[in-house]
Amino acid sequence: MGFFQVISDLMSVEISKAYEPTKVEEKWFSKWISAKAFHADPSSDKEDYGIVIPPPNVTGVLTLGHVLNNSIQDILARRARSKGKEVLWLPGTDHAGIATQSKVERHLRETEGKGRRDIGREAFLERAWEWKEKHGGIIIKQLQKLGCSCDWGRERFTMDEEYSLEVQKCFVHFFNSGKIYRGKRMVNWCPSSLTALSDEEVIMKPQKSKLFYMRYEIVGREGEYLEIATTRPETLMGDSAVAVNPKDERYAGLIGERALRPFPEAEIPIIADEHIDPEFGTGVLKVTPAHDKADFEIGIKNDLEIIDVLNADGTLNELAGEEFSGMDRFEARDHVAAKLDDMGLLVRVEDYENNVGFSERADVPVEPRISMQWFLKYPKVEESIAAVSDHNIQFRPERWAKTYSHWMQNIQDWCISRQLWWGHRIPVWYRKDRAEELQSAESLDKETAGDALHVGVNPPQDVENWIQDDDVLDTWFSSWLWPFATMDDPTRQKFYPTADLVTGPDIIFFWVARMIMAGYEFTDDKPFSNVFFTSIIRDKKGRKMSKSLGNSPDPLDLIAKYGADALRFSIMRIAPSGTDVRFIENKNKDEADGNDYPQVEEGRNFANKLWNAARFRQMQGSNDEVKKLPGFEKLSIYDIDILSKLDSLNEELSESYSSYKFQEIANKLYDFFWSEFCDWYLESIKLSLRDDADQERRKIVLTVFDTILSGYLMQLHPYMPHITEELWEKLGFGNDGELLMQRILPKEKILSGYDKNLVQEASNKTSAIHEATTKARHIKAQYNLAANRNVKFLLQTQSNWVQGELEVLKLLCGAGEIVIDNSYEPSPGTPTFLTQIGKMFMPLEGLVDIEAEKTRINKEIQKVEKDLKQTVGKLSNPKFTERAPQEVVQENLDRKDSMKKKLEQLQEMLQNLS
RNA sequence: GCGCGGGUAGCUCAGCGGUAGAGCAACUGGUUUACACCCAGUCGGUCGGCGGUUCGAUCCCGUCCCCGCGCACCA
Repeated sequence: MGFFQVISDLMSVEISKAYEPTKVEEKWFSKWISAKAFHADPSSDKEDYGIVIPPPNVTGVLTLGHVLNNSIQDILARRARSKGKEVLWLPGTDHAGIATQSKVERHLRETEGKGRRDIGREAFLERAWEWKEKHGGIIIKQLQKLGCSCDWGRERFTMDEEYSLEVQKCFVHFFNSGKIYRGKRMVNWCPSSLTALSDEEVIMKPQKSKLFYMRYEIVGREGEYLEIATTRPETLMGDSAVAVNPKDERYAGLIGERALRPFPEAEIPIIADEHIDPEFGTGVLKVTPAHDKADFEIGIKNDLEIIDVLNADGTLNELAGEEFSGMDRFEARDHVAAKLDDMGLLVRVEDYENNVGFSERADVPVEPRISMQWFLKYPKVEESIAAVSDHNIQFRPERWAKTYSHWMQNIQDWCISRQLWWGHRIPVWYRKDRAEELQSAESLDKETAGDALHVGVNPPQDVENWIQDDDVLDTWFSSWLWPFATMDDPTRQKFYPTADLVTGPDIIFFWVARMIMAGYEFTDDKPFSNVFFTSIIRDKKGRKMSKSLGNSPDPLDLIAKYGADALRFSIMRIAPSGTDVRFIENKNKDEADGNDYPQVEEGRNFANKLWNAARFRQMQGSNDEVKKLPGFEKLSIYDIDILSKLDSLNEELSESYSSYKFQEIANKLYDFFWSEFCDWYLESIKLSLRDDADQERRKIVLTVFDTILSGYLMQLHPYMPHITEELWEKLGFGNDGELLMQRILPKEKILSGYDKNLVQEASNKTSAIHEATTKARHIKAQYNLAANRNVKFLLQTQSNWVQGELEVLKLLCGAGEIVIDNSYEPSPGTPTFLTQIGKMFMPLEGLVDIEAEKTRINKEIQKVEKDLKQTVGKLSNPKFTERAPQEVVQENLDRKDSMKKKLEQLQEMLQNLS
């Protein structure tokens, strides 16, 4: 679109009365795409700015958390562009092993009534890929609706061919360096997903449980029993010992004896172990090495039998005895207790609250289970700890650094294998003739493997003689490579390490810490310089938003109702840095209109305000002749004031951006535009814009208006990209169809060439006019004349400049007339008030309510007296005058003087009334 | 148990040593040639409790009470 086209549009296409976001937002997204405005050029000379998206689950849908997170990233990216940087915002998704696999499995069961094993691995993976193709694009489209300026051509997926290769390389690398090993260990087992989990995927939840007190007879001492307290009687069939503390005198004589496990009946040793707390329960522990981590260790130490009584799915097996075989673990709990009771071995049952580990994804209690798994010894731990504590990588808010360092210092080997099919298959092959032996080996690593094991990104040449490991890798074992495995060489050279990472604190261990370690291991560099942790969005009642609670509104509905810009802006305005936010949803009686979101209404209202200010500007017509601001003397005090406020805004925003204070930025943008620009400036220039106004002055005002509006649109753009772009075009601010998002912020201040003192003076005068306006409006309202625009004011003033501002003042306070009359003598009861420009009167011939005026003045006197007393009190304290800083003392002295003067005048006014 | 964050107007949040702020809600007026998704005005707070430091504390320190989160964990 050419320049003339823009101008003619400006003249011909009227801006609608209310802002309608939907079309505008769609239009601009496609314009940006076709202008390649999001494209990152690795060969650019500009300074680089890189950011990788935290990849959402490929089959997921957008949540408010994503809205917050990605709005922040978009703001950072757009801001960086406006600072003249070459920006790469790299998008993509991850394959979300467990989540996706269970979705596909559920679908398979619902549509075909089959499990994954019924159709086999290959067929299942085909279905999974189909599912991914079908649902994988949804969240990407949703991010685009938000206006995210990712370089969409670079979209990556953790199971892309190239990316998968990187994951395999990573595995091979660690295997070869001895950091990866396979071993039989006690792991967290999810009986629902039928896979091992890492420690991080287990969530401890307090549970209302029962503590069962039961007794085991001591062998050879008929009638003598050991009383044992347990929360899990259903595992007693796996008991292989009973343990007491060696220092516990109550049981000292029993160590070395045997106890009788009731069923399946067996004699098991009574052993001593330091680990037993004599204070807990009866001080006697049943030792079940196969089903408890601590018991497992006691078992190893004491060479106890390991009896696994559970199946993978959490049912009991034949070792538990025929009657329990196949029974669910929780059902079995009651049955075992009942059986003990029948045998007279159940002493009592108490209510008891304990913490139970739940599977993060499946939300079922996790089983400690001994199984064969692959583990990784974390690399570069020390270096990664140092990077954060040295601020080489800066966490914001900083306090998360402590959480990070605590976790890093207590880090355990990472269980990286998952018994799933959807994911990166472990690149390990066992030679057929020795497969069984190797797969059941207690431990397996680079040293012990020999040539019967093939570990490599490519299968062995004679693959028919080999068997590949069945397991896949933890999804996080692929996403920890995200910041660099997504980039080709030129891209990596230009944009790596990336500048910022924006994510939630809930994945600080899962992802952030691991990316740092992977960065140092594979690139010898940090993956990013700053990590910004966002708020967590909660509902009205403070609960985390989740699908199962159904308390998370669909952002797409919000976008449809209020617009993407409004949603972005609103969420940035309410999200504090460093703590959680409550998102309010009010039920709307009018079903058709959906629910109300008062916080998002604010954003919509703000967009509408902006829209209408631009509409007002458009109604004034184009202003081609005057493009540059004139000299000081041609500008009004209001012009100077608003220009100087925009300069300050720009400066303050830079500061806020540098400390990542996104909420503060939103508030400053809001206040400047609504309060300063619309409420004051725009109202003060309406006189100059009238048709009968001085034409030169009119043009200057329009120039100022355009300077402010265009400068402001540039600043607002990262928060509200669509509407700003639309208005930029509609008002013809871009040269030759230039996009706002490609505009670079000017380095120079608007008023840099003007005399600072004169600017300050103009601002002071402006604020004096504003103050007088506020007081005049106030007094009108008190006399129920708020809407009356014919009120007359009289003014006594010593300031000559005020004369020139009377017309504007008249307009601002809605007066019919304001006259300067220094010899005016008000009749008793005339409402009078003191302002920075002088004493003002509102004569109301015949309408004066003397009592009301007395009350009003008395009220003010009381207020001033109170303040004065406080100030005088302060000043009469020698400690204050001696120790407080000089300027604070001076401030109070000035305050005292002006209040005294004011008090005198008020008292005089009061006297005049009687 | 250890650690972190929060408790400011009815609600959502700012402020974090120098006389308490915004938006929404409520109330009173108002269609004045951008906007009722609006304008003008009003009401509303011993800044969680108690101590301390300071000339001065919502802000710093101690302590306690609530709310949220992380880590650890005794069956």
